[in-house]
Amino acid sequence: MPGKPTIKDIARLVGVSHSTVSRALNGSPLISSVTRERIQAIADRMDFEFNEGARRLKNRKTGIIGVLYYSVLNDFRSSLYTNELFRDLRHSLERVGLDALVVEAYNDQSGQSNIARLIRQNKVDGFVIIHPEIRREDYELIKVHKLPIVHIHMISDGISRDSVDCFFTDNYEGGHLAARHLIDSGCRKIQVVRIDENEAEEFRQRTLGCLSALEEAGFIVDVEGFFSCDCSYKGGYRLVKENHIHLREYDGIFIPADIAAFGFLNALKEEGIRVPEDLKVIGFDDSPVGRMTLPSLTTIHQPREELADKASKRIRSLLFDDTSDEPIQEYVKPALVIRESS
Amino acid sequence: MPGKPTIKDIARLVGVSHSTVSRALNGSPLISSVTRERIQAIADRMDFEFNEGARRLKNRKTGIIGVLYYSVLNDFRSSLYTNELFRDLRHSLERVGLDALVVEAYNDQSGQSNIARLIRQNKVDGFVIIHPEIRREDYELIKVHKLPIVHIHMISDGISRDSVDCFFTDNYEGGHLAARHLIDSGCRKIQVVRIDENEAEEFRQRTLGCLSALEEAGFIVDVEGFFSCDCSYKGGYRLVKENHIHLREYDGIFIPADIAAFGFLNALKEEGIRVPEDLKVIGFDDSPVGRMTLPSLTTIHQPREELADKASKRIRSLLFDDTSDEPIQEYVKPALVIRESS
DNA sequence: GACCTCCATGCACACGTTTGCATCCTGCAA
DNA sequence: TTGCAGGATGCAAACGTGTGCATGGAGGTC
Repeated sequence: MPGKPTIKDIARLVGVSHSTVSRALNGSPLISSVTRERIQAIADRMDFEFNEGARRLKNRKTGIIGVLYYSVLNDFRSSLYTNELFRDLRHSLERVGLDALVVEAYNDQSGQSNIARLIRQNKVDGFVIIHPEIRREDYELIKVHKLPIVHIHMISDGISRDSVDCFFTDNYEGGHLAARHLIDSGCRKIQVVRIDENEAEEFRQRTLGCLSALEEAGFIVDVEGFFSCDCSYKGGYRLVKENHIHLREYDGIFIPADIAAFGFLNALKEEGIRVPEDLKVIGFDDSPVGRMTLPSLTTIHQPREELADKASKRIRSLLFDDTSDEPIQEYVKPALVIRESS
Repeated sequence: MPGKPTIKDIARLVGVSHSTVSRALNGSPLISSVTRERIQAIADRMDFEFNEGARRLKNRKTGIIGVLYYSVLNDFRSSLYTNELFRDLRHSLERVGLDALVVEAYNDQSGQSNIARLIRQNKVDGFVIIHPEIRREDYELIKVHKLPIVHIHMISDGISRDSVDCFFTDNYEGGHLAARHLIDSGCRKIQVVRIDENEAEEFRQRTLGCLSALEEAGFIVDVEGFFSCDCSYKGGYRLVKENHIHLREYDGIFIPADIAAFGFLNALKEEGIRVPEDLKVIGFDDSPVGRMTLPSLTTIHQPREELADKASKRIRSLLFDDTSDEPIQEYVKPALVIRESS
C-alpha cells in the first residue's frame, strides 16, 4: 500500500509469479494471451510503472543517451533552432524513460575526445546526433562498441544516409511551401537567399524546393543573381547593408534560416524598408524568437516535436527490443506559419 | 575488468568488505580515517563512480527533482530569464547525480494538481521552486510528505523566507550597480522604471537599490514621476509609445527586466531616439538575447550558475545527508555587463 | 586475569527487476 | 498404458548498493 506498486504486488493480485508479470508486461511471447491480458488490466488499474532504478541495474544500462549538439550560444549562429530541437528531444526521451546528456564533441584539454571517455566509463547507452561535427574516429569508436546511433537534423559528410537511422525535416518541401506562400500573397519579384554553411545539404534542399515552386508558377529565376549569407544574425544584417539599393527591386524574399532573417529584419528597419508593405519576408525553422521580432516573422515550422519523438522511440527500441537492425530513414513534413512579415 | 568498477572491486583490491567501502565513500563516521584514505585513493585511481541505478533502487529514490517553473514561452513574459535559469539548474542537478522534471503547477483537466499526482506516484524526491505560482494546498502537501524544497529566484507571498531554504540574487545590489553605471557614464537625468508584476518583491528591491545609488550621488529623485510597465516585451514597447515626448528629457534609464528592455529598445528605434547617444539604457537579468538586439543591451547579470549550483547541492544534501535541518538563506551578488546600449 | 567498553569491520539480507533453467500440464502417437 | 513434445509458468540467482546486527580486537578498570 505505501509506495509504488511493484510487479510482485501485481503478481499477488493476479495469482501468478512475478516472473510471469515481468514477461507479460515486457511483451514476451512466452506468456499466453489470456494471462497477459489479465495482468495488463490489473497493471493499468494500479497505474503501475516499472522502477527504472531496478531496471537499469538489472539491464546494465544507465538510461542516459548522449546527445551531440552544438550548444554554444555565444555567437548566435545556427544554434537557435537546434536549442529548441534539443529541448524537445529531451522531453521525448523522458517520455520513454531515458535521459539526455549533452555531449560536446570536441577534445577536451587533454586532447582526448570525451566521447571516448563516455564510452569507456559506460556513461551512456547510445547517441543521438544533432549536429554533424563528429570526428571520424569517434564515430567508428561508437560503432565498435555497438552503441546505437540515431541522427536528426543534419548528417556528417561521408556518412551514407541509407546505412544509418535518421529522421529529417523535408527541407525541399519546406522551401516549396515558402515560395508558394510568397506567390499566393501576391509577390511578383521574389528573391532567394542562399545560406553558405559549408554547402550544407539541408540549406541546398530548401533553396531547390523554393526554386521548383517558382518555376512551376512560371517565374523566371535568375539563379546567378541570388544573394547569399552565412547562417547567423550578422549574416542577415550585412546582407541588407550591402545590398539595400538592390533589395528595393523585390517584393518578396525567402531567407532559409530564421536566425539570419532576424538580422535581416532589423537591418531593413534601419534602412526604412517596410515589412511587409515594401518587402515580404519569410524565414525557415520557426525559432521561438520569431514571435518577438517586429514585425513577427512568417516562417516554415520544422516538425521538431515529431522528429524528437521518432528519434526517441527509435533509440529506445534499438536498446531494448532485439528487432531486425534494418536502419530507418524518414522525412517529416514541415508546415507554414504565417505572421506579420508577409 | 569489463564494465565499470564496483565497490566490490575496490573492496577486493583494498582487502576489506564492500560494506566498508560503501561506508567509507559515503562519509560514514564508522570508518577509521586510515582505512578511509586507502579506499579513497584506490577509488580515485580507478575513476570509480557509484552505480546510480543500484543506489536509487536501494535508497528508494528516483533521483528526480520536480522543478516548478513557468515555462510557457507563448507570451514572452518573464519567461526568458527563467528559461536560462532552468537550463543552468538542470546542468547543476546533473552534476550531483539528479535529474530535473518540469512541473506545471496548474491543475490538469481533471482539476487535480499534478503535484499531488507526482507525490502520490513517488515520481520525485523533492522540489526546486523557481516561480511562485504554487497553490497553498500543494505546498502543504509537499510539506506533509516531508519532501525537501529549495527556492530560487522568487518566493510566494505568504511564505516566510526565514523558514525555508532559498537562494536569491541580491536584487538591491543589482539596482545599485545599474544606477552607479549610468551615473559613471555621465548621465544627469536618470529615469527608473517600475515593474508592476504583482508588486513582486524582487522588482521592488531593484528599484530601491537604484534609488539609493542615485541619492548617494546627490541626485534629486522624483519618485512620483516614475514610469511603470509590466514585465513583458510589449510592456516595454508601449512604455515608449505612450511617453516618447517625455522620454526625451532623460539621458539614462534603468529598466529592471531585460524582456521589457527589448521592447523598449525596438520602440525607441521606431521613434528615432538614438541609443546610447540620446538615451542610455540598462536592463536586468542578462538574458542571452541581449547580445542580439541592436544595439546590444547593457544589463545586470544574475548569477544563474551560482544560484543553480547552490540549490542543487543543497537539495542533494537535504536528500542524502541527515544534517541538521536549519534552513539556509543566501543572497548572491549580481554583476554589471556593459554592452552597446550605455 | 576477568570483565566491560568502545571502535572498526564483516555478514547477510533487502531493494525491484530480468532471465536461464526446471517443472508442470495438456495433448497426441505408439 | 507409456512416452514424448511443446507450451506456459515458477524458482532462484543476479545486478550494485546500503545498513542492522553480530563479531572481533584493543584498551582500560577492578
